[in-house]
Amino acid sequence: MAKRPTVYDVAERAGVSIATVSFTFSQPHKVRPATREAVEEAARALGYLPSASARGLARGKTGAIGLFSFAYYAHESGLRPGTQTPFGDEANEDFRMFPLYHDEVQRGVQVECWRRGYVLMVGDAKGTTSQADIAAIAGRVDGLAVFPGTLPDEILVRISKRIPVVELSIPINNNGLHGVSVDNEGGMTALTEHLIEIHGLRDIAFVGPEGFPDKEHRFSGYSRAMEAAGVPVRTVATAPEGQLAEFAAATVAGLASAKRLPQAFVCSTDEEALAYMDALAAAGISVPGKIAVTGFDGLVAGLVNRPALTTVRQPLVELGRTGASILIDQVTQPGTEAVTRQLPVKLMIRESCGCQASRE
Amino acid sequence: MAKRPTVYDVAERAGVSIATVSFTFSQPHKVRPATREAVEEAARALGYLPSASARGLARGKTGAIGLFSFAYYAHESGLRPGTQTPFGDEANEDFRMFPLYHDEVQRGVQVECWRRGYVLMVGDAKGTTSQADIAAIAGRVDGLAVFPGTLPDEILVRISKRIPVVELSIPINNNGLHGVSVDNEGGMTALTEHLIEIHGLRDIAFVGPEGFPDKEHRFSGYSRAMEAAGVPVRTVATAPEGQLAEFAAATVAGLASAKRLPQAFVCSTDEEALAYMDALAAAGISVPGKIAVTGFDGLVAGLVNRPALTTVRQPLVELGRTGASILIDQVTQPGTEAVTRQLPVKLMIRESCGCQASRE
DNA sequence: GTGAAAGCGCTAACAA
DNA sequence: TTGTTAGCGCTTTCAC
Repeated sequence: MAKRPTVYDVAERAGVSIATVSFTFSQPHKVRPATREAVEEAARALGYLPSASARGLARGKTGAIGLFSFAYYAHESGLRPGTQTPFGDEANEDFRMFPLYHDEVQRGVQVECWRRGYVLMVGDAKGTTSQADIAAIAGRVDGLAVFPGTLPDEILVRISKRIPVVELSIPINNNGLHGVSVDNEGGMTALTEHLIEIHGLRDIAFVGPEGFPDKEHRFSGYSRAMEAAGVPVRTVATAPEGQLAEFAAATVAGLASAKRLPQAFVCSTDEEALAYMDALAAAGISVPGKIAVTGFDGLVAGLVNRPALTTVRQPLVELGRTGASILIDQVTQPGTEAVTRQLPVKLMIRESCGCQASRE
Repeated sequence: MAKRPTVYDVAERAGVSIATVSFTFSQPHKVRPATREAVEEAARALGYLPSASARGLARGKTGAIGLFSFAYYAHESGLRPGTQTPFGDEANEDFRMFPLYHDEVQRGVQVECWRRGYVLMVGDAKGTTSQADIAAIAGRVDGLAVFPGTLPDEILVRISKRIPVVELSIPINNNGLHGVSVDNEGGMTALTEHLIEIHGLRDIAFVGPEGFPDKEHRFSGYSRAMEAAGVPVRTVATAPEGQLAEFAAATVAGLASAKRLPQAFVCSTDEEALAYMDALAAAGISVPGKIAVTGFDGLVAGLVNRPALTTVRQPLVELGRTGASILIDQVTQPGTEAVTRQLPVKLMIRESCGCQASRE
């Protein structure tokens, strides 16, 4: 790796000043053709690549947007240097999860950045989010997108003092950051109404973990429909991430033996719904024959599942795009107020609620 | 957005020199506790975020790895500003494709970068890959990973003069760049042998598009098995990307009406295989009853398909990880020779070859 | 149209 | 242990 040629090298070879070289790249038409050609030829010959660091320093902008994402395998015990990532059945066993929520949102962010001429810098939100890690990203970008809960609020607020920060899928905006959310409440109400009105169910249990930011809105959407129909609300707790399957199995077993199974499990996410369907299947309880199960998110996994999962689909790609868009707008012309946007959701009636499969 | 505080501000507030501030962040233990605390307190109070540009400039390294990826929706006509990305059934219709090849590889790159303390910069390979776009990424990173065919060879070679470049899944290394590939030939031989030996097939057609870099190796793997068995090689051309479905339908129709259907279509990718299975289904030809179909790649889509696709699974995540790893090694201690690595593949016997479904 | 020169914010010798 | 002082490569007035 030879030393990277700089503007000075190009300038010297072209017989002009560095200012002219810089100018040639930024305002090609404002430079005499002969000069321009000389510069371009020199740059080509030297294999000149402008340094983004230097440019960023001089301009005070980096032209990059940052996203804190998740490193799936990265933190698992097995992933030491030299360790192989599983790639046979083992890897595909995860097919339910990929592409999942964050993948789709990330794609949206990616797309919008590119469309608007920014590059995307992806950082890891799940690792040791030390001061240094955060700085590594935050100091490198003109705007930052984060998933709720990935970074402590205090840090986000601090970063937002310097560059715009948008929270992806944050329900309420309580901290002055920009945010994009979806209509969690409305979606869940519509879904619950479907169960009540079309299927005539009354004993409908809401399944959701504590501490999940979207949960409360989904729960209140469910509650609203239940109350409107005059039927009592009922909840079932869920396990923390990672023990979903075991917990669902235990819950189903307990409810079944106590003969207290509801007519439907309205789960706060697709992932949960899938886990409960597994648990029910294992217990020999038919879905939707004996009990209905619904999800929320609209992941592909629910679509390929049998019975196909009735759920509420979030516009995930759009969520990412909107987030990036807000960010770039703010970079371009900083506003003083927090921008908040709510996106619509779509009710996806499939099989697990008891409806017949359509063409899907 | 207030002006970002700099080392100078922190130094002043802490009553030390800028060097001490810098030092406090890089070698905290080499600074007197009292001093360190003063600096940290000042930094916190000021909301100081070090500028990666300045740091990169001074150090001559950016701490970032670049990847040219694909912007799926980004180039479609409908994606103008303000246009909504589809998110209902329309979006999920693509479920066969996501996560696809590049997603998984990208995940691998991402993971390895994070593991080794680098951030990932994702650029768009499909757009107008102008000089400027390339520079935007190349000038910003310490190493670059690319998918074959995304950037002109000439440009890659030029970039590689300055920073290490690795080609992901490139079969042969003919240009001096680093590369990671998989055992395309061996995998295809094993698959073809399975068809010949286990299923007793003899009229096996190879399906593959022209110009696809891995194709020739897969084809020769197929050929080797065919020749070893003493049966004649037979090929079927495929359409360029985007018209796969139509082309497959036409091919199947043509072959069927001429009564020249082979006993098996050995496709060079899963995507092709899926398209052919669709075409066969539409023509009322049973798979694997009447004809076997196999793929190559091991995408999730093949697993959820019915019949499940018999294929060769590539270690995609590992491919990305290995690529990033090579890059980072080179950044750390530049070598003089091109590093090439070949990864093993796995034969995934499922249903579309005529085998019984296992527990999958 | 082109050049000179002053930074942009940080790091890394080298001194002290 | 901490401060001084050069740069790192590029952009951007401001003159010429």
